[in-house]
Amino acid sequence: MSVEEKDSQQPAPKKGRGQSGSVSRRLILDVAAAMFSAQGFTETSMREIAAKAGMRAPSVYYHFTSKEQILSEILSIAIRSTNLAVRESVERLPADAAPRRKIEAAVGAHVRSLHRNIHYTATSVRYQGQVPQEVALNVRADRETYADYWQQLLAEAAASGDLSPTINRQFLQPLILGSMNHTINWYDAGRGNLEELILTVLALFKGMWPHQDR
Amino acid sequence: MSVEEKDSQQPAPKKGRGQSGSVSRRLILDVAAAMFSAQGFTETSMREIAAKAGMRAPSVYYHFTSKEQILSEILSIAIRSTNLAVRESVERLPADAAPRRKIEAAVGAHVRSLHRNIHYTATSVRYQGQVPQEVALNVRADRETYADYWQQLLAEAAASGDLSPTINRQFLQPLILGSMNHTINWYDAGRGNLEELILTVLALFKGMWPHQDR
Amino acid sequence: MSVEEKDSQQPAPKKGRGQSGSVSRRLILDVAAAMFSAQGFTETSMREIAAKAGMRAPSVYYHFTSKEQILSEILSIAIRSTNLAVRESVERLPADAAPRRKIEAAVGAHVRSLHRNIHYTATSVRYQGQVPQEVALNVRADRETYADYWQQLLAEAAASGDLSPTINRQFLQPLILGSMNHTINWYDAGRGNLEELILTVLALFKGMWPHQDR
Amino acid sequence: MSVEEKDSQQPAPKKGRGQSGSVSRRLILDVAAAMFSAQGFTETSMREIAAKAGMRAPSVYYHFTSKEQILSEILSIAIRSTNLAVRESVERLPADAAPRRKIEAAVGAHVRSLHRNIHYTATSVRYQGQVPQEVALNVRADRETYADYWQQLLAEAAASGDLSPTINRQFLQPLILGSMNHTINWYDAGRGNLEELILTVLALFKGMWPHQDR
DNA sequence: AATGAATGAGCCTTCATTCAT
DNA sequence: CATGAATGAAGGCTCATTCAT
Repeated sequence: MSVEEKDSQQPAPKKGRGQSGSVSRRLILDVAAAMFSAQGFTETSMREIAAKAGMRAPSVYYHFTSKEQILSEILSIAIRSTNLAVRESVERLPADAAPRRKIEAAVGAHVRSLHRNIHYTATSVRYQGQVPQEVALNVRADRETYADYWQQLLAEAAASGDLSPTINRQFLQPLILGSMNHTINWYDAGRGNLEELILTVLALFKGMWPHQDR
Repeated sequence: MSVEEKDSQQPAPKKGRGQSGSVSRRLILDVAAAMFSAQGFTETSMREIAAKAGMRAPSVYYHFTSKEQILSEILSIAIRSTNLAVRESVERLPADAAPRRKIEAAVGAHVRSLHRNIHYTATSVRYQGQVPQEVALNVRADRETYADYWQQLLAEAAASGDLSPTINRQFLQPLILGSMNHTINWYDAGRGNLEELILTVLALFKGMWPHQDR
Repeated sequence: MSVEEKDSQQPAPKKGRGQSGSVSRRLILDVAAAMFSAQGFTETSMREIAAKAGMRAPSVYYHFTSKEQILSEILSIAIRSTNLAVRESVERLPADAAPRRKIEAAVGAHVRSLHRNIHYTATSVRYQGQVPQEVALNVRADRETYADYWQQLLAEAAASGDLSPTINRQFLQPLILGSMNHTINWYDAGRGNLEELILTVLALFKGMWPHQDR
Repeated sequence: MSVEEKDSQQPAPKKGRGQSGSVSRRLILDVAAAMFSAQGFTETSMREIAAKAGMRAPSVYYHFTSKEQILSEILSIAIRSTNLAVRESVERLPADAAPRRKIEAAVGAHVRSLHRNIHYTATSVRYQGQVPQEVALNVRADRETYADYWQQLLAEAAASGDLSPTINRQFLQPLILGSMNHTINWYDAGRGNLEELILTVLALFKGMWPHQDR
């Protein structure tokens, strides 16, 4: 339920606290992410979050200035952790790996990250562009950074000839990411095999590559 | 913004004040669908809906018994109209058309229906499985009918050998539909060409078909 | 459910109508009395009354100018019919009957009237002095007329020596009437014998009469 | 206006703002009892209750979960306090007191309790069996306990021969209690003498006792 | 770090009533 | 006589948030 993200961009509440805020802080985020993804943001009350975190509503305000800040942080964590996982997975390939292989690695890492931090990422996917103004501003930069990385991968593939020229590149990235993101709505980790899901996605997407292999 | 759906369960009124009648009813649905898809269900108040429909909140209750009933009806209309459009498009093919052609026709019709009734369908997609209990019950039947139709198309394709055997059929339908549905989150009708979007989807999905054509 | 009261003090709605207003009018009163006594005045809506009377709410306004007028008329009918029944029963005695016998006759008639027109009288008892200002004014006169009649019976009994002098006459009338009126809260016509109830009341009240008989 | 009842199911708060604590709770009950008995339950709004208690409506919900819970608690307090007062008064008699004396003591205690906590008991009497389902369930047990106690007193009197055999015992208890309860509708503490009211009640009810004394 | 108590804002809904037809 | 449609008023209740302790 928790996430590997370590640093928090909020200034530490009061007294110097080494790394990232109290345990309560992370607990609140975890609890809130679980509830936001299950019931929605507005449908989850601060009292409910507090109760599940073992405290009363006013206590939450010691750690966060508002409900929206909680959402904002969840979204950031979701996007950043996926961003990080995808980059690491691509960089783990040999330096001269084919662009196609890089994209396939990215697909795998993206799906895996999605379902590893399901509460965070589900919240993130659900609230794409529907969040309150203020939250949107905080998160937009992270989203764009991630989108840019994919655009870069696709550009490399196009340049190398790996990418089929019959495909409209303007539509490609949202289609691919959207397709994967949507799996949070139906893929049940308890009843399926995640690696097989990834293989299916890759098989379905074979249309991207003009030079059929195998 | 409106939809081709005809029947309503209210007995058709005669001739109200001015020229109203069931016109108010449809107007409320249109307005509500637009707001639900843009801001969300809970974030939209009955007062707002009423205001945009040119009346006061209590008047809405003359036509609908609750806010949830409005949502329920929007979801039904969305699903039924897409269902209808897809079936018609498939049935318009020659009786002996290849299963693959049927699926391609279905993809086109689904995407077109999605973006033709964007407010209704966006509401529907956004609230997949997150709607209040009571609403879910009303809509479940329609959703299942539609899902069954796709399963049937895929089964035919598998039987005829059109469908690649390397693809996990359990994951196929949600992946395809999810990918298309997700386009409502990013495809902007004002700035793109819908038919080209469809072609891109079909191209991306070529992995489905083992016998590469062209 | 209906009542023997014939004349209504409301001016006949529009066109001359012989005696008392339409059948609908009486039907509405009957239905309203039943609901007021069962659920209370505020808890009964005009829509409910209309529905049980086989019409829609606005139609009720053809017969009555407001919900309060309906209540007002029910209360009047209840009090007047009991008043009438009690007087008739006393006057049916021989002219020289003992005051005690008159009071006993009045007790019997009061209880009988109470339970014959139970919906009307129950409404009346329940809303003793709790009705909206305007309604109270309309009904006060009727109530006082009836109370005066009992005071007169008691005065006669006191004058004749029938009434025990050890009883505070100031408290007697409300105690007697209250005791009888309260029976509408518990006496179930379907499961008891009304005449026996009356006998029990008379037996309980024997304390009134100092000269024990039988 | 207040009542001797002590326990509340809320955990006793520590020390609120100023000197509140459970004080607000009791204040709300007192205020609500006064308004319910004067205007009725439905006719009293939470906003009114709050205003008379010196707060705003939402604050009331900190102490009670619903308007009905307030009613429920008022009814419980009314019935329990009367129950307690009556029992104590009977138990204060010599152990070998005649059943008749016990009943007379009970009558006195009941009437005194009724008019001592007039707002609570008036609410209770007014809403005999007309309260919302959920409230009825909470209070039924208390009511039955009290009714049973009276039945027991009457049974003792019957067994000892104190009670007149010509009186239908099935009707006796509701007649007696109803008569006393009804006094809340007309007896004005400011203008009468409560002990004299009790004596009048006892005198009126002499019919119960076949062996006339004094 | 936490919380008891309170509150402004606002929401969904119901209701008595109106009015043109 | 009756009603379809609409509305001002108000009601019960929830919520995010505050603040003194």
